Amino acid sequence: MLDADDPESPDQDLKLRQFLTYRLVRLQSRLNVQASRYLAEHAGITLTDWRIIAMIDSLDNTTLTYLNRETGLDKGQLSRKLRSLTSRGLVSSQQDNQDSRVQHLTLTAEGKSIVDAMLPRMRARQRFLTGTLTEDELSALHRSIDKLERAAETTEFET
Amino acid sequence: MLDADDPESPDQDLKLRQFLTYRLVRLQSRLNVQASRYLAEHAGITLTDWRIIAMIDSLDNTTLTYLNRETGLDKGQLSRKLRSLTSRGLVSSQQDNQDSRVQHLTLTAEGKSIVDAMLPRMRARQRFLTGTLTEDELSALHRSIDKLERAAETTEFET
DNA sequence: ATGATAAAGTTGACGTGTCAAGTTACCTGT
DNA sequence: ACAGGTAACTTGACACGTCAACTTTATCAT
Repeated sequence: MLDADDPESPDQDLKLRQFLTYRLVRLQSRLNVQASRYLAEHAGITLTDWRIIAMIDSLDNTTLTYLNRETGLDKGQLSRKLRSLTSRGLVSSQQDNQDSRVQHLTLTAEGKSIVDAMLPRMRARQRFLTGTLTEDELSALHRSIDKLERAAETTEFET
Repeated sequence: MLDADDPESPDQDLKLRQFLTYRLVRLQSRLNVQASRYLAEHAGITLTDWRIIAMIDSLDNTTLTYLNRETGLDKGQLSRKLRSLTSRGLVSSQQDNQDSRVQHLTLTAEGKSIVDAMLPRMRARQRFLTGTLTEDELSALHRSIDKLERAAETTEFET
């Protein structure tokens, strides 16, 4: 039972947890906790709220469909989140003149002030995170992410 | 608003998406889709089901609390998932003799056969994924994940 | 012994993520 | 001009994740 070659060996959990994907899950979860806590504390918003208002701020002439395409966030989720954000007065939506299906999204003054206050801080966070890596490590990381994303599109990987 | 030099620059969305954390979110999501699809197709189970039964298989004398500590999965979620897994006949649980609070978890024959069938395939997937990286890239990636995890514990990052 | 404390697991509540179907409005070919 | 298709959202359904309160049982200090 203690032989490393034995398929029932108790150190398999170690191996399991060294699966790259397990490590990424855990990293992701910790980063989310960090960002969520920070945003809740300093701006009273959630991480998804933040992603949406930051995107609305950074894109011109935003609509739900456009946000969906740009961020990959689900249309349904966006629809509900946007209702919440408009009812809280952070986003305002205005019907298009020509096409009454489309709603143009803009930040209200309050929404804008949150983004203006938080964007530098969120950028500082990115710098802090990437600052723990060397230049080489950072560029290698981006390259590895590229490769892994491509590999994630494959559906069969039997030998 | 992502470019300090040109607040209205039209390529801002690009920069936003180059935030390391955004890239990790997207990578994570694609890896999850890949693994979930694969598991659903070949074993009819979800990714969380898989994590749990793979852990039960690899650990000796498993209990809910132990799983919780080892995997970081929420106790509540584990409790519900385990009920589903036992009712589906993949896991069996048995009360401890000394301490009637604890339930020892083991795989049923069916659960075990799923793990035995899928573990090599999931390992093959890991090899496939890591195989797209060079040795150096892989070790740099692990190192970077370590560093980022540590950085994710920090709560303040103002300059 | 026994009362405070804590551990194992369960349950409830609530936000998030994902898929699919539905509604309304526009567009296009005849 | 109008039928069929498609686009922009909305709504519904359901799994997942996360937090906290709760129940039951054990432990430990006195």
